[in-house]
Amino acid sequence: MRSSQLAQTIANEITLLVTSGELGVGEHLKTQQLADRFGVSRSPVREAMDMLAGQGLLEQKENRGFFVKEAPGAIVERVREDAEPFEVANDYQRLAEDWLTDRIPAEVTEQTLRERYGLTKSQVNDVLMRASREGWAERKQGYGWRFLPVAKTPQAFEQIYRFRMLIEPAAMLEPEFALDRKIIEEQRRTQLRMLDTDIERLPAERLLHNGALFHEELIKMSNNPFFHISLVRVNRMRRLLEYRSRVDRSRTVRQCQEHLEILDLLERGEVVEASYAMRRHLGGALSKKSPVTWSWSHQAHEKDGLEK
Amino acid sequence: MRSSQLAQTIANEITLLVTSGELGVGEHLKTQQLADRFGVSRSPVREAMDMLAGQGLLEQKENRGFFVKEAPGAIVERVREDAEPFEVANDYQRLAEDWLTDRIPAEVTEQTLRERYGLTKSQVNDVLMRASREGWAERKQGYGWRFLPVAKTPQAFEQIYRFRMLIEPAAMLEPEFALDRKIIEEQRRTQLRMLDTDIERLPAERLLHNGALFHEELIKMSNNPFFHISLVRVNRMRRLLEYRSRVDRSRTVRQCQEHLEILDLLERGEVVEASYAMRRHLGGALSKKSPVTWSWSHQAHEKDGLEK
DNA sequence: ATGTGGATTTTTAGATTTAAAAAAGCAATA
DNA sequence: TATTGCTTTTTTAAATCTAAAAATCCACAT
Repeated sequence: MRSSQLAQTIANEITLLVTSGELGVGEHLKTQQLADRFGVSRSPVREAMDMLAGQGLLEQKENRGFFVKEAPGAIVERVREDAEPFEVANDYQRLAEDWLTDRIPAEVTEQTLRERYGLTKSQVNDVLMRASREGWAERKQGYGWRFLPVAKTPQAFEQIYRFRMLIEPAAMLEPEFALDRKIIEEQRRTQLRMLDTDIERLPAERLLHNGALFHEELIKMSNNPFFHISLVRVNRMRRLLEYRSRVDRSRTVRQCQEHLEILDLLERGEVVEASYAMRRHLGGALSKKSPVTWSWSHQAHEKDGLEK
Repeated sequence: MRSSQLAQTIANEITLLVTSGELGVGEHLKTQQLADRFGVSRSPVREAMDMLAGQGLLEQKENRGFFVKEAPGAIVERVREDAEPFEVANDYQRLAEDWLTDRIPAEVTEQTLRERYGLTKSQVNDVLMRASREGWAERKQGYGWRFLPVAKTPQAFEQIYRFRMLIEPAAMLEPEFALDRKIIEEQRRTQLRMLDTDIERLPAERLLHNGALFHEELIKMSNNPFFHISLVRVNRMRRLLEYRSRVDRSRTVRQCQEHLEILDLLERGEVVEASYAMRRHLGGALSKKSPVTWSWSHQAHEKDGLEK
C-alpha cells in the first residue's frame, strides 16, 4: 500500500487524535478543519482518511464524509503498530551511527556515500543537509564533506549537561518569563501518565522524547526564543548520542517525580525555587554519571559489513 | 574575468597572507603547502595564484612557481578593493531584509520566490537552505516554506544580549577552560589594529565581523563546543539584524578597549575577573540601548517596487 | 450555508544529462 | 627529492524534463 509520505504522517496524527480520545466514536472529521490544523490542504487529509477507512478505524458515509468508527480496541492497537511514530529518517540515523563509531572517515565525497549506502543523489543530499543543520557535518571548500567530532564521546554528554545547567535555570529568571498554565497542565499530564504506565514497557525513544519535550516546553516560557532554540539544538545532538545507548529505566521514575516537583513550584509562583530545582535536577543527571550506558566502544565493530 | 568561486576565495586568502606580512616580498609560495592549509587541492590554488600574478601581486618564474612581487603599496590597496571579502550571499541578504521588513508574507512557495527575485530553482534552494540553517525559515508540511518571526524586532536584540551575558562569562568558568596564547595574541593584534586605523573609514561589516570574531574565539577556550556553537548561531542571527542598521562608531573605540582589558585579564590568569569584565562589557551594550540605530520602520517602504 | 467529492492546476521531488570545477596523477625540472 | 606544470579523472552544480503530490477550484449534496 504505497501512499504519499505526507498522507502517512497525517494518518498517524489522526490516529493519535482518536486514540488519545480527542475524537470520540461517531464523531465527524471535517476535512478543512483538519487540514488547517495540520497546516496542509485537504488533499492529503482526504487521502489519509481513505487509508484509515481502509484499515477500519474510520467509516465513510456517502457525501457526508468520514466518522470515527470504533472504540479504541484491537484495531487501534494494530493501526498503532503500523505507525512507527519516531522512525523517520533511517538513512540519517545510519550515517550518524557510522560516524559516531568511526566506521567512516572524517572526510568523504558525496559520491562515496552514495555508493556505500546505495542512495540517490537527492537522498544523500537530504541526509547531509540535515546533518549540517544539526551541526555535525559541513561542506568542505571544494568537493566533499567534513564530519565534526562534536558529540562523539561520553565527554560530550557532560558538556551538554553543563550547558543545560546554565541556560535552563537562567531561563526561568528572564525578565519576560511568564507562566503558561496550558503548558504546565499538558506536561503534568504527560509526566503522570508515564508514572502510571509500566515504564519498562515504554519504548526508549518515547522516554527520551518526552524528557526532552518537558525541558523544551518549560524553557519556552522564558519568552526569549534564543534560549529555546539553543536547547532544542543541543537536545538534537544529545539524541544522536542516546539513540545508541540503553536507557537506565531505574532513574526514569525519579526523573518524572522531579519534573512534577518543578511544575508544582512554578504553578505556585515560586520561580526562583523552581530555577534551583531545575539546576539540581540537571546536576543529578550529570553527577550520577549519565542516565544511559555507554556501549559502543565495545560493540561497535561486531558487524562491519559496510566497511570497505 | 570570470573565475571559479573557490579560486576567488583563495586569492583573497593569499592576498591576506601577503598584506598581513605573513608572506614577505620575494618569498616562494609552495602550491601544495597552501593547498593543505586551505584544505583544498592544488588546482584552485594554482588558479588563484594565476589571478594574483595577473593583478601584479605575485610573479611567476618559469618552472619555479610563484613569488611575492612587491611590498604592500598601491597594488595591495587595489587588490583589496576587488576582494569584497564579505559580500557573498546577496540573494540571501535580500530575502532576509524583505522578511524583516514585512515585504513578503510568512508563508510562500519556492515558485513565488523564484519569480519574485528572478532566481533559478537551485538558487532559491540555496537561499532557503541557508535560512533554515540559520534558524529563521522552515519547510512546511506539503509544499511551501514558513518564515519564523525570530529576530524581527529590536526586542530580539536585547534577548540575544541577555543570552550572551549568560553564556559568555560562564564559558570562562568551565572546568575545561584553557588559555590559548595564540588566540589571545591574534585577537590583541586585531583589536590594536582597529584602534590604530581610522575607525570612521573601516567598513561596517568589518567592524561587526571583528567584534563577533573576538567573542567567538574567546568562547572557544572553554573547550565546550556547545557554548561555541550556540554563540556562533545567535551571532548569525544578530548579523541579520545589524546589517540593516547603522553602526554607532563612537562606541567602537570603547569596545575595543574593553576587549583589550579582557585579554589582559585572561593573560594574567585572572579568569574570574575576566568573566566579570565580559559580563560588564556585554551589559554595557545592552543598557546603552543597542550599539546600532534602528532605522527600518521608517525607511523600510521607501522603495517598494517588488511588492505585488 | 457548510462541507464533500472529484476535477483541475500548481508545485515540487526525482531522474537524467551536460559542463564546470576540483582532485589526483605523472613526467619534467630545479 | 621536492615541486612545478600539465593532463586525466572524479566530483559536483545546474539545467531540463517527467511524474507524483499537494493545493485549489467548483458543482452538488446535506
